Amino acid sequence: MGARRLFADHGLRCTRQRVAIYERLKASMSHPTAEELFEQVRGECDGLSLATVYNTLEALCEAGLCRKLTFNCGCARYDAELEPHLHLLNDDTGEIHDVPRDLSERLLARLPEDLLRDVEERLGVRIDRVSLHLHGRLAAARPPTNGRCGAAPPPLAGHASAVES
Amino acid sequence: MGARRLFADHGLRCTRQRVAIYERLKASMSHPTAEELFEQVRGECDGLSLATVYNTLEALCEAGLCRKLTFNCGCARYDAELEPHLHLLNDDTGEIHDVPRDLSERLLARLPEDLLRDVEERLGVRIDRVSLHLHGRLAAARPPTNGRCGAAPPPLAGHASAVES
DNA sequence: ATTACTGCAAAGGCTTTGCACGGGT
DNA sequence: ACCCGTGCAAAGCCTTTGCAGTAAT
Repeated sequence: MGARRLFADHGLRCTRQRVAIYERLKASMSHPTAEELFEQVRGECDGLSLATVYNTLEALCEAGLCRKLTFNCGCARYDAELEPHLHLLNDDTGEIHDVPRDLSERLLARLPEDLLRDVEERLGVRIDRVSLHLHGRLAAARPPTNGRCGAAPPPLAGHASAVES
Repeated sequence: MGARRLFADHGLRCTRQRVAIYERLKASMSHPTAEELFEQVRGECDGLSLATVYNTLEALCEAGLCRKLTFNCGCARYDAELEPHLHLLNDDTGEIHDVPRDLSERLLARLPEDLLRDVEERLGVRIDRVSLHLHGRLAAARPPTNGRCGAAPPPLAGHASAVES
């Protein structure tokens, strides 16, 4: 669907900046930060302001056209892929990779619902969402990029499924 | 164990401020923020600086005496409970509650390891940690406190296990 | 013609850091 | 006596906001 139409359908004005930002985000596989998007888009859309990138991303999120990913580090990353899927986080670099849809679905389908109910009962709470993140690194691991968004190296468990915070 | 001894064992100098901060954190069930700890501890330890709270918490984390919880919102929360356990996050208020140890363990034990292996294979990655968070609210829900650390109200799924970012 | 969006710059929240002093070892 | 930890203030990073101008509807 063309961005023009898509925006209209979501009550968003269609501006050069928004189109450029959205297209770039949509095309990206790397869950870019606002800063990264800004750097990439400012070339094809000059005079672009970082504030506009933030404002646009907020508008897109609100309209349901993208998601803000706030885990992993100080700076938020954005994702225009709306199908439910899990993320693999590289704690060293801050990178985020998608877990293929089918695997994501199977993983989520096998969360122990009965135990979640137990938690609800025991704590007197209502669980309305469960978030599951995988932390790891590509097998061919490079040293940390040491970018501002990198995190400290994790404790490195014996194998898989060490718990978390 | 006395804080004095504990600190010595971990190569930390034992100062009034550190003891006060650590004891307060240890006694707290609420996973306080640095700011909250500061407000609580400054009474019994005057002249205390917020920077010292941050520095101390970092030292404690590094020494393995507490954990920094960075999910949920802009501001970090800290936890001196080191036994593996899950957290229930209230997205409205930023509050964090512990999931009882036995339930946490059972939940984690039932994560589908075979699928995690599949992910490793398909993506060519090494998963060294999995993080699982429950998002919800106390059954007797109060309206959001609207504190700086609160987050936007979530989409509210039909029931449980809506996926996540 | 309206009014939402943009750009700029300034402010905001949380956290870290530089530096001189004081307290722990 | 050494030097790490403290306090203060300033800076840092990411993000939001105020305002006047511009462009989309």
